[in-house]
Amino acid sequence: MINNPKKILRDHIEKVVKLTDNEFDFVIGHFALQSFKKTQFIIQAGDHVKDVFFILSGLVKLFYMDESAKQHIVSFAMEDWWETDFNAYYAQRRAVFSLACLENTETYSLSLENFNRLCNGLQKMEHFFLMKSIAGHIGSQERILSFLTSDARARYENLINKSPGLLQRVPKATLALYLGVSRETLSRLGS
Amino acid sequence: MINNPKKILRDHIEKVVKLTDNEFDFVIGHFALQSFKKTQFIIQAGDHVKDVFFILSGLVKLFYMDESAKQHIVSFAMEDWWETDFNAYYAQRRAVFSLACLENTETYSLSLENFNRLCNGLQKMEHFFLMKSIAGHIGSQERILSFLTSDARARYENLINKSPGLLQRVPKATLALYLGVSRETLSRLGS
DNA sequence: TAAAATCTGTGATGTTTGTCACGCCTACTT
DNA sequence: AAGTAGGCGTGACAAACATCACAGATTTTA
Repeated sequence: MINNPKKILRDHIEKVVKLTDNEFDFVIGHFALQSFKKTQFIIQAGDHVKDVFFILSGLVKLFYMDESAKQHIVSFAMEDWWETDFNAYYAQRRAVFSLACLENTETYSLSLENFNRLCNGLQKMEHFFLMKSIAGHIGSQERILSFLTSDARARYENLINKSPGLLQRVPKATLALYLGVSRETLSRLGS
Repeated sequence: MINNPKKILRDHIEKVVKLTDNEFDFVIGHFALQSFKKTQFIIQAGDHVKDVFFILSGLVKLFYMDESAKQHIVSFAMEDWWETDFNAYYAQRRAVFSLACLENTETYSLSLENFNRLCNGLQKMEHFFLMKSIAGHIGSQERILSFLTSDARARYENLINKSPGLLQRVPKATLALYLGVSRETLSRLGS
């Protein structure tokens, strides 16, 4: 159990925008603590998506399950990341992706109503979310580029360089679902 | 030459946030018209990136050139799209990507200084850019998903379904650079 | 602690895709 | 009108990768 979740969130936000104590009190009122166990689903495809989740601790996968029940991992999210099915969340549609825990996970959840109240009530927070969204967009472009420029081995090395911890926290077969290669090919890369 | 660029930009913004005449006058003062010819570079890798570009007419490619001089197209942008090397723009770094015209192209450019003035002066515009950034992020995730779930043929069919016009406006060899397949493989897909 | 499930590696084989090479056609240029 | 460059298709071959099958090791569960 995280000892001081409020401090974690505040530090995270203040890397982008400074807040007074009063402002942070206003902010924190919009969030709700939740915790999930390993293998548990936070969002199931088809669900109505109420919340975006700030990960306080743990590790989750955002994935799409195709017609033949194969999982395709769009992204991992761990400490200090925001995750949800963003399309479903902002457009108020049913989830196409699922979000499931690879470890026990604690989150702050933020409903869309509270998201809007927060942005309207405190312009700094709209700016904060804009910066986060831009960072997410840039990260996705890097991932696209790795598919265009790199083969399986280079994508794998790229991943463990950027997130060395993942290798310890996630089975290789799961990494394969993120890299877009079969687990056998990934295994044969050696090293 | 576009007859009424101001109206195009205003209509585009008002799909997200409504503006008074006074507000739009304030907004438009931050933009500068520019035009480029087919094959011309708007941004070259290594440049200092001053502007983000709103495409009024025409078609551009955002691409990365690797060590062996191969181009990898991260995205196409056409009418009503915003494009730049976002990482270089927001972080004030040198461009890693290049931006070049596939057709004669007219743009409104917005410098980072003006972007910040605009967001600070009119909260609605910060909201507008947040919505645009979210849409960009979601679009990138769809593209990632197509690499994970689809082979060359399915990615190609997916692309022409989503943007039928591209097939008429762009040579197939260029589409191949976007799809991440060789032009020979794309040619052999037939149909 | 025994049983079941998960994780990983590896061989054999087939499919997909990349690379190199060539030729045809069209459009633009001088 | 001749020359040049770009766009497109295609054959031959090699490389990368997927799939199926099996086995040993580790972890989880009952």
